[in-house]
Amino acid sequence: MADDWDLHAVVRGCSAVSSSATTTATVFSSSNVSSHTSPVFTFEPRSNTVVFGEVRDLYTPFTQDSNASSFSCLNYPEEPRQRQNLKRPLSLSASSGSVTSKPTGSNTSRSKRRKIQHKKVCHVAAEALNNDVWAWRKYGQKPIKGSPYPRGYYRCSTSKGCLARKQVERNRSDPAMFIVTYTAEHNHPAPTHRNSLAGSTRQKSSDQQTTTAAKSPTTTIAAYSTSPVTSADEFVMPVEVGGDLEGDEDLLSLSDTVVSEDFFEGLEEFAVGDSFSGNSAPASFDLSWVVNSAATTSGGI
DNA sequence: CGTCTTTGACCAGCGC
DNA sequence: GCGCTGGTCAAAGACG
Repeated sequence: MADDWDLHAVVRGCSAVSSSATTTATVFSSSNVSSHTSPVFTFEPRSNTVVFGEVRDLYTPFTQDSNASSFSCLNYPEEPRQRQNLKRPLSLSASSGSVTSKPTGSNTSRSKRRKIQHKKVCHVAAEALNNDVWAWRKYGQKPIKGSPYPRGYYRCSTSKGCLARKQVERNRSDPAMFIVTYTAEHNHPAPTHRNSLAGSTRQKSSDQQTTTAAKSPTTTIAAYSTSPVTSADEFVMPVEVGGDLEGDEDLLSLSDTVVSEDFFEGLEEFAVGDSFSGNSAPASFDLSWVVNSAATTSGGI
């Protein structure tokens, strides 16, 4: 593998972001962000199945911390390849919803890939990745054609039955940013703690990265992941729009996406309402874990 | 001991 | 129908 930049290290903390709805809301609607392209955060009604509740759930990860300001998301139904879609109208006939169904034998989800669920693409600053309150387990990494960086595949390790997954890929145009794609939702409340730290803290950051693995110049990521997440809000979310991006990144094109104010309102509502307004806020929405897990996830890294 | 990362192989979707 | 690509599985090793 050429590019071995330890995605897991990054992802482990990922998500995150959050805390203040004000912050997030600001970010989303912020002009300095949108100025690059327009809405950084979009909600497409056409994804008919995306209920706000889901959105909330999906966003929970990123809305946990004030560093949220360093990410942006695009919500849309799973679209493996836009270009392909142009030609071939996603015949999701067999897909919609049947996420749990098992296609064949052990291929629990293989056959379903590229078809099911909605994806949520977020641009997250490296440091923001540390704030992920969810426990993710890396189950694969693949080099992506056209991208110098590999894509890491993670699934929620909190609950075995959780279908939540996320892919983390470094932004080609801006290595400081990561493209995090969330698929499916967590079917459980956020973890209050980790079952075990075993292996979770093995990421001895740069040490291990540069010594053992040390395969790529991008090991700096390790540094990001180990940093105590603090200056994320200093990051500006350079949302790529088309450009040299291809494949999934094309999805970042906001040409036909629409930002719903209602969505923002809703987001803010749930964010605030659920005590996302502060690190210390207790949360009706299981916010307590935020603090705890924050310590385990990002702190453990 | 339990969990996590790494990594090669397998398999299905998709374009040509 | 074929080949490419992406997504997932699973075994092995590592860590606390």
